[in-house]
Amino acid sequence: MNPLSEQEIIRREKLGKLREMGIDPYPAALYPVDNTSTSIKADFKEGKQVNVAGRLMSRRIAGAASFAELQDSEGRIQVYFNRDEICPGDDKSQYNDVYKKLLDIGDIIGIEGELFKTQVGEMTIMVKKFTLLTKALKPLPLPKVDAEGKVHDGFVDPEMRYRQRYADLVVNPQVKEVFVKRTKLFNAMRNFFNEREYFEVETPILQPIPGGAAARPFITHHNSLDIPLYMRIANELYLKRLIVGGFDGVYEFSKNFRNEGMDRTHNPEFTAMEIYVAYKDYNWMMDFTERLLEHCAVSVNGKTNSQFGDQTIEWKAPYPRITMRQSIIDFTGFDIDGKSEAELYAFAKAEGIDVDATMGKGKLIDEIFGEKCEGNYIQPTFITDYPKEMSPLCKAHRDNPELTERFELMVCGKEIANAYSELNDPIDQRERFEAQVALADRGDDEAMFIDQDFLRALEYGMPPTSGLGIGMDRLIMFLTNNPSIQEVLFFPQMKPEKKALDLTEDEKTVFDILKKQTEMDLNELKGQVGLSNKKWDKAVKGLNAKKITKVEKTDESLIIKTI
RNA sequence: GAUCUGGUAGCUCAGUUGGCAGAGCAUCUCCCUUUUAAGGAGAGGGUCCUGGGUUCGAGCCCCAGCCAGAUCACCA
Repeated sequence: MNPLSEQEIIRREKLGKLREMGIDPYPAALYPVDNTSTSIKADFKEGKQVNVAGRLMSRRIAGAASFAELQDSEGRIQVYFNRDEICPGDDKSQYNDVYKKLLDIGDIIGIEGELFKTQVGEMTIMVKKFTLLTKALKPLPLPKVDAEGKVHDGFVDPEMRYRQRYADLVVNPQVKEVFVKRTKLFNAMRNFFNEREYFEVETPILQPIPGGAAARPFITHHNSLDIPLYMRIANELYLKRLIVGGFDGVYEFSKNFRNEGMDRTHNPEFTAMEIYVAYKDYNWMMDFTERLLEHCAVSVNGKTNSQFGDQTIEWKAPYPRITMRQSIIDFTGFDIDGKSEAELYAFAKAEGIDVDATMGKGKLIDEIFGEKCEGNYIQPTFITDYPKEMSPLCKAHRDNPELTERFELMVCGKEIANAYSELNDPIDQRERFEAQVALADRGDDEAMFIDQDFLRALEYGMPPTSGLGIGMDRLIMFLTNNPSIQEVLFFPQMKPEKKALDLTEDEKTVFDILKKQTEMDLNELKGQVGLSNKKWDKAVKGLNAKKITKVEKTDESLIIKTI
């Protein structure tokens, strides 16, 4: 454990003093909150009695009176502490000692008081009684906002903010707002689906075969079964089993896990939403998706457009629909229709796209599209009709057997949704899986496994179905103008925090010799240790700093002692 | 994984050719009864990310490492 800072020590001393006065700094009883900062401001009446609770966030003490700000879950309200109001009798300790000396910014208190407006017109609670509910032992990294709304001392270091999201949420109200919007988005989607009587379900996260997407899985192990299990990379195959089972529409918000790189748009665990609706196709799903997203944009931001960097995204339906073939023609002039693998490879190479021999036709087209086209779609745009080879779970296109009935929705150059007319021909599905195995044999480490149980389900018959997947994290990034996924996850994955250092080798050497005697002449010890001047100096200073040893000066020499 | 930038007080940050470790806020003490950006006066507070090296002397220069961010690469 790290040594305590001065301020942390002071707060612990205050804790002791409070207990000596008979005040429990962590009382058990409920506090009868009957108002919030917003309810007070919305329904302000002079003289109204209120009970509120929250965190003390600022104080301006002027002798026997003081203004402070209380922050609750909804915002801040000013409170006024007056000595004579709090302590009507002779004993002024509740104000002089408890409030002024023993409370700190960050402490959580309950306040019973009466509403009034100050001479400058600020809505304020006149405190009649206050109760310490929780003493805070660590000072908050508290930014200050000046009259012009400029923030000073902002708590802005991303590493600290992500590692200590609790502190981030307390001191940065705009961070809380992002997560409020995130939940609004989930609720908006649920409402949209539930109104149409689609059914929310849960499917396994631990899976014997990771299916439904091309991605590297996390692998774990079940001890009593003694089998490997994979963590979910997508929920597609399980949801389709439920369509086989007779549900007309099922959806799931699913945590997915992919053992791949981390950066500002990828976290190892992320949230997807997948929905499958029976008797529909991908054309229907495009209509559905654009209505859904318009509904979500309005629910989250109150309007159909949203700002992302210097782009204004318009979510109002409908969105343009462009085939992948046309998109590649638009941006490269090259028509992929009817081209062989060798021709596609040659074109990609000529365009300077990084391709290799493990790539099949579908992957080559995907690379060309990803490199040359994808980034150009800023406004929501459906890209349709993907090559068959890269869409092994998708039904072949009704007009062209080389293609599939698939679309992706692009926004700001990124994919946020992916949908199919789902493949329900079990024999075709088996062949597609086998083609994936062939790709894996060529070295594609993302190619899919053959899921025999899923094939068995399809053999019982799945009605024609359209499915849609949406990357929820990415969508909320676009709706809240955050270019980093870490800003929209409460607890993004971080490297482990470095542990506080133990003694260094040199410090150990010094301490081992000293501890046998507990007290030595400094120069004598130095002679026995035999370190260079610099190492010796550093080791002794290190030991002193860690409060393991102490150097004392006597008349004729320096004595080092263990503590 | 590569390149660049950064890591100094509780917080935000300065730090000169390499010469005693700095500011504002916060903290502590005293004064101040309707303030509001941060009232006035005083005080304390440091593993300068870690470990080596160069030097009489390193926050600063050199080497190695850790952590983060940005840009790539990989990847939906």
